[in-house]
Amino acid sequence: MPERAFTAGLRLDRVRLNISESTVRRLSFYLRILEKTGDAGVDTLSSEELAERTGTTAAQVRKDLSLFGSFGKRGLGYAVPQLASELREILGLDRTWRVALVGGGRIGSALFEYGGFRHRGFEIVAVLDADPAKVGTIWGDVVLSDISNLEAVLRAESVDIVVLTIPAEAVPDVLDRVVAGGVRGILNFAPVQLRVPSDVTVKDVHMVMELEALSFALSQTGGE
Amino acid sequence: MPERAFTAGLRLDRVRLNISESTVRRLSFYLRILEKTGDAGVDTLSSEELAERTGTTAAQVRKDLSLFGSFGKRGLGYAVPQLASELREILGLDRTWRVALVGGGRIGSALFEYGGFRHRGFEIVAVLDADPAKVGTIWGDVVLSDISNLEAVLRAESVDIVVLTIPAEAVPDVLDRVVAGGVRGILNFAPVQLRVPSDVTVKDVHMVMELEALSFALSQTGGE
DNA sequence: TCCATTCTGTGAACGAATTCACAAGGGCCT
DNA sequence: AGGCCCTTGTGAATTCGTTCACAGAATGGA
Ligand SMILES: NC(=O)c1ccc[n+]([C@@H]2O[C@H](COP(=O)([O-])OP(=O)(O)OC[C@H]3O[C@@H](n4cnc5c(N)ncnc54)[C@H](O)[C@@H]3O)[C@@H](O)[C@H]2O)c1
Ligand SMILES: NC(=O)c1ccc[n+]([C@@H]2O[C@H](COP(=O)([O-])OP(=O)(O)OC[C@H]3O[C@@H](n4cnc5c(N)ncnc54)[C@H](O)[C@@H]3O)[C@@H](O)[C@H]2O)c1
Repeated sequence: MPERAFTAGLRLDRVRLNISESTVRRLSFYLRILEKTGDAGVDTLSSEELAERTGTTAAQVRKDLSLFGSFGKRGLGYAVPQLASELREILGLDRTWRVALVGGGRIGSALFEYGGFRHRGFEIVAVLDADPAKVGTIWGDVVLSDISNLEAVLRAESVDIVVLTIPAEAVPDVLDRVVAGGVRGILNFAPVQLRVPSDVTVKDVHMVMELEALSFALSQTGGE
Repeated sequence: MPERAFTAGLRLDRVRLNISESTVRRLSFYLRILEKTGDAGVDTLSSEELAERTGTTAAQVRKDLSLFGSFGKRGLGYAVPQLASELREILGLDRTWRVALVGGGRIGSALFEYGGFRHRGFEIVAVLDADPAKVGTIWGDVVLSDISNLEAVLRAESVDIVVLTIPAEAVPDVLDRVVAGGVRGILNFAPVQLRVPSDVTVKDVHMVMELEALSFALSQTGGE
């Protein structure tokens, strides 16, 4: 058995361990369940219970967590608040992320008004749009900026993450400027493939493609 | 080499071939690119070109397509309009899907006003909500119904797909009724794990989890 | 007609992710 | 203290998805 070094319960050797996207998605889910059951007063959960509530298997839960350390007690399970706190640290949610919303249209404003982001530490510190009728309007406690000021705003507000909710045609231009502005995390809602340097991370929300996947699934099973 | 039977270019033996989710997602992407380049007058694309535009590899493109048939010409590539039409058939987009929107809040109304769904054959034929102030209001050419009429509306409108944009707490109840109403495709925006019978397909749009995945990625690379 | 060129379609090799299975740790009861 | 039961942590086996590599179909030019 190889010896291991721990820091606050986190493996040091995770530095270059490759964590898969599916593992990360599940970690988010575990955290959500832990917070919910913690609020309900439960203080211990087994991998089996966590798996059942998140729609996976007990072995998967244990494997996912073991990539980062040993957080459970054999014979007992996982201490809910402790594990939640470990997961927050692992996911980088033990800090505030400064987010700029680029595109103040239908999706953009729905996101802006949604409380679920701030609650998780994602603070919208700027909103930008190209529409002169929108520039200067007050959004909560920020003033909507003109897209021409993009670079200045990104710098002035130390933006970590940009949420792109602009039409597909407008993406390439704006994307280049966002990347040039030093932003290394992008959440994209436009139905296009984003081309970015390898040190920039993009996550896509492709609702139409999800619907198309539903269409495929329904066509398959319905046709027999 | 096993002999094969073809019907309109589609393999009959796909009936029980297991198509992965990633393949389906990529098929959607191929279709989008084909339509875009087709509109631009291009009439042939190689797997290499298709791969480059969708962010995958040529081998992957060919493998994905070969799961359903032989659509290309060796030495030449794929005929754009033909392949687009094949993909539409494969994905079940050669028909109209009748969609009910359950939850006429921020996300629900953004989706409703978005043209990209109808354009792809997803027609919103009903909107439902629990808020008395919203019931009876006119949404395009439908009248918003009270959620208490859910079953009746699903039946009357022959709804194929339900889009769930209601708060997480309201989901379990409504979900049961949707499933009981015979709907077999659900697009879910609430941050909960949906528990459905195996003949019902669920796709999730979990924006907060995508942001958390960004947070994880930025924490990893930023910390070294 | 024949050859050179190009790009598909697909088995085979590879690699990644999931599941299995069990040794060992920990708590609790007698 | 000892024994029993429960549940973790993790190598090994398996399954699943991607990449490789090449034989062979189509085209165009000589
Ligand atoms: N609304 C939906 O339900 C939905 C669903 C799926 C995908 N999307 C995608 O999300 C994106 C936004 O959709 P939407 O419905 O909110 O669109 P929208 O038209 O309501 O909003 C787009 C906003 O972007 C602004 N804009 C345009 N060009 C700009 C530029 N160069 N710089 C800055 N701002 C610019 C516009 O002024 C507008 O305010 C689109 O790419 C769309 O395809 C939307
Ligand atoms: N808005 C966002 O940006 C965003 C982002 C991520 C996830 N979500 C999720 O999407 C869902 C909807 O979010 P939203 O921002 O549109 O919320 P919202 O509060 O704006 O809208 C929810 C709507 O559902 C209705 N409703 C409540 N209970 C109902 C019931 N039992 N039956 C029918 N309708 C009912 C409400 O009347 C309201 O109109 C939530 O689960 C939310 O967590 C939203």
